[in-house]
Amino acid sequence: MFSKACEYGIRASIYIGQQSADAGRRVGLRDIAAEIDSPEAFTAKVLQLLVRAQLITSVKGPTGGFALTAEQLRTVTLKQIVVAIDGPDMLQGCALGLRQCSAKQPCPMHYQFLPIRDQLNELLRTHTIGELASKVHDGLGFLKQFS
Amino acid sequence: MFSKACEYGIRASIYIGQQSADAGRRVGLRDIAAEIDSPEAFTAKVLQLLVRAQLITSVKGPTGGFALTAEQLRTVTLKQIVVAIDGPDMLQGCALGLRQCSAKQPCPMHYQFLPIRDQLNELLRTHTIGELASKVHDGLGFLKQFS
DNA sequence: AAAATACCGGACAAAAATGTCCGATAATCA
DNA sequence: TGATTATCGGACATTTTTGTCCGGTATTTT
Repeated sequence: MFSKACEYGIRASIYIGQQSADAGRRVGLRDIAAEIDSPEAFTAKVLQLLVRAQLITSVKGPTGGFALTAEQLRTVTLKQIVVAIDGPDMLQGCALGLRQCSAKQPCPMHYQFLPIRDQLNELLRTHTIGELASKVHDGLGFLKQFS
Repeated sequence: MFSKACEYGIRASIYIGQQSADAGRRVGLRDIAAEIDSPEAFTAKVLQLLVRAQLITSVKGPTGGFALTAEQLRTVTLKQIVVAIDGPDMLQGCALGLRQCSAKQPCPMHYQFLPIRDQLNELLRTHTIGELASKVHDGLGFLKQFS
């Protein structure tokens, strides 16, 4: 569905968001990678993308790390994260790979896929990182496997 | 959404199916690649997968080529094509990449994604190649861009 | 039987995605 | 100010995906 980079980016954002909302504390890369079970250096690359897109915040030096501001927690959506990492293709491209698939020249599955894609867009657009973070905080959602 | 290989495989299957249903004629690789706008040699690899999975039929030699039997036209679904090429992951794996995402330990988006994934599965399961081929035959669907 | 045709299968090549390493930069603390 | 900490950014390595090439094999036609 999403790329590995995107999966890491989403899980990391939610974890950072949870720590920001919960205790107002910044979290370091090592911590993040351990908590979401992802490769540290690769996760760093992904987070840099999100920082540049201003979806998360970072501070260098001791006591530094990644965080989400109150506004970011409230306004940044899953969709923004996905688009920043994977680009808009998955959310608008043709399922069968036609370069221009529309009502004018639809692929044979065009009208069947439309409602599903619309729902996916709506889902990503209406869920904020803050909302998902609180779900993790309440033990209603997990970001890695616990045995 | 799907891999390139899968996109080619679906488009090719529908085109082959349309020619089989329409005129009962086999179609060659060159013809297929031209009609669905795909790289010839790579498409050959994908079609070999589908032949081995017995979702399409092939015949060697002059007047040979690819075809779908009447039964294949009636029974082979999009889902079988997708699974044969991309594997089952996209249709069952966790959207956030958790290895074991379930009601026991759901990711924060688990219950939101579930209905969408179910619909996608249902969509792929209930559409046969023959059905899509007839849509192309009737000019209601296209397999490449016409300018 | 020989030649021509078209899929089959393996090896190879290029590009993209994934993942690692390390020096540079910025910030904190002693 | 100097040492330490942690992100930043670029180079590099590995793996997967995508794509190509060519000889082999089966089939048809002459």
